[in-house]
Amino acid sequence: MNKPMPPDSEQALLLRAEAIAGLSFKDLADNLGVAVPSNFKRHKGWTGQLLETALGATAGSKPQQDFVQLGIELKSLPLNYANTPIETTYVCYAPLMKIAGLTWANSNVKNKLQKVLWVPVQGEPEIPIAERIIGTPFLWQATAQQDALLQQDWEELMDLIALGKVETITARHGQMMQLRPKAANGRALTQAIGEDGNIIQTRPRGFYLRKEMTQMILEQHFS
DNA sequence: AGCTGATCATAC
DNA sequence: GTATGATCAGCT
Repeated sequence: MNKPMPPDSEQALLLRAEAIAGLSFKDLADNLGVAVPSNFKRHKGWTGQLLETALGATAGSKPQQDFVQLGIELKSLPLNYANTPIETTYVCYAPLMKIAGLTWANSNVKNKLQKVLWVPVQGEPEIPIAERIIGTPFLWQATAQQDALLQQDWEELMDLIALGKVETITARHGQMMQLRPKAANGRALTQAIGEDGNIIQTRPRGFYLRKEMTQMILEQHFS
């Protein structure tokens, strides 16, 4: 087994990520002493956990970056045969209460996305999980245009939440980033602002990057 | 076929 | 419940 300590620099992290590029999930899982599931039905976060372990991210459920001291967030990005994202990318929980004073600049979304180490992986369902290959990693920071697009979406969604209209928000809102349920199941409830400014119970929500967003990020680095 | 809404595992 | 890691699966 070889479970590394956290990298002490951005370069060390990138080198480590580059070192596992080209390995299959089975190769890496074997090195780490981890079992490979035959499907993701009950192991949805498996790939992300595998990469976290391999790169020395601190496991935990803290609302911050994977590598806090480096200001870097780690994200796996499953691609199909066309090298296009297969799924949206979860960013973070959405605040539904006590949102006075929140701005794009001090938002959790902006903080999380300050700098991201994207690790493309094969996600084509046809490829057995054990055989899927880890791709070439790259560091990304939003361009001014991308930041503006994300800010637009964040402000639109947060405005609706602040106005007590969270229940009217669907995944169709937002050009590059959307709001969707984020919970263990449909019975999970949390507090939110209601239409009359009162407190209501609603399903917890999370921010997700649309595939169009991650596709744009990919094209920016591989074209 | 693709998307939206729902769901699964785990830590605390 | 909150928050991390995401993918599943029913519906349009």
